[in-house]
Amino acid sequence: MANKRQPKRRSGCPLNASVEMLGDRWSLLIIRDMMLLGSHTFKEFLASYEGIASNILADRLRRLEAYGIIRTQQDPADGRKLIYELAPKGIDLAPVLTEMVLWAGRHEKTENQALIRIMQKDKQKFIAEIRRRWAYETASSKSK
Amino acid sequence: MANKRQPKRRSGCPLNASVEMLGDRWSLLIIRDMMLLGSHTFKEFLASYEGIASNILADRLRRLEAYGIIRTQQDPADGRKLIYELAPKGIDLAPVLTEMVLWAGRHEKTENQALIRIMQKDKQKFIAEIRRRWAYETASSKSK
DNA sequence: CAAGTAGCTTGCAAAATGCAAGTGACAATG
DNA sequence: CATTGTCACTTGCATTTTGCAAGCTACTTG
Repeated sequence: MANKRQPKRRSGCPLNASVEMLGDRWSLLIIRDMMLLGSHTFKEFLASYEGIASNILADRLRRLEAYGIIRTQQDPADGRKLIYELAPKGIDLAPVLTEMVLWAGRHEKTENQALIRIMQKDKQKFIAEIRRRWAYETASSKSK
Repeated sequence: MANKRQPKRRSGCPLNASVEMLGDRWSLLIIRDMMLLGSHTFKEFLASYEGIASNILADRLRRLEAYGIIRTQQDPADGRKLIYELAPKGIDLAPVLTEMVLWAGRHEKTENQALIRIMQKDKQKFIAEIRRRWAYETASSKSK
């Protein structure tokens, strides 16, 4: 239970703040899995196609929680399981994710053209959709 | 020597493509310096507040060029200088940068509130502004 | 021509990453 | 109700990336 994170920031620039929280090869993929695939357990993140190592995953989840981007709760039905969910700060990353997907879609050959087309068609609607879904999920997960 | 980049991608996911190109602690800051501060020489990037090391900077510039995000040309007025500029693919990162700045602005204490306010006021206008400036600079790039 | 200057490279230590193999608390099974 | 399995991690260790300081080379400036 340690957050000894954020020793000091390199600069006060808002972009730098984002980069320090999210600028690595895994954090945004974990958030993608939560936001778009609905993953919410360690095992599900571990099973993601890119193949994150379990020690790195544990570290990233700790960091994301320390930053207030995700939060954790015990699964009331299974004492071994933890449920990870996006905090409002994490849900609010939807526009960032969307623009990154759209940028790659414009300039790289990628899969999941269906997702890209949905985002292109109506970006605002797509983001609103994510917020709506998460408002529901978070509300119905009660406990704590 | 040259670019032996892109050995293979971890997955075909468009977000993963973006993360592999931009997901580190420096690339987006270099792009920020080009896009918002108008930096275009090695020395200017090196002087940026966050303090990138020269070997890392050289590596990132090489990568960004290999990805087609930036391009390089000789300064016709000074044979030692190289001029780095955003390629269209790099200019097209403006929405990503904008959303990342706005996200940090919403959730973190940061400086440059003026920039954040401009972006909040009219995101599209801000992005169009960047495109317009770069269309001009790229067209008229013949030293100073 | 000597003294900068610009854009790197090199060497090396430190930190981050990746992989395989645990571990301990629970849960399901026979 | 003991055994086997699952879940969320840790640990140990090799590899890779990062960061720092110090070059180095092709230019330019005085």
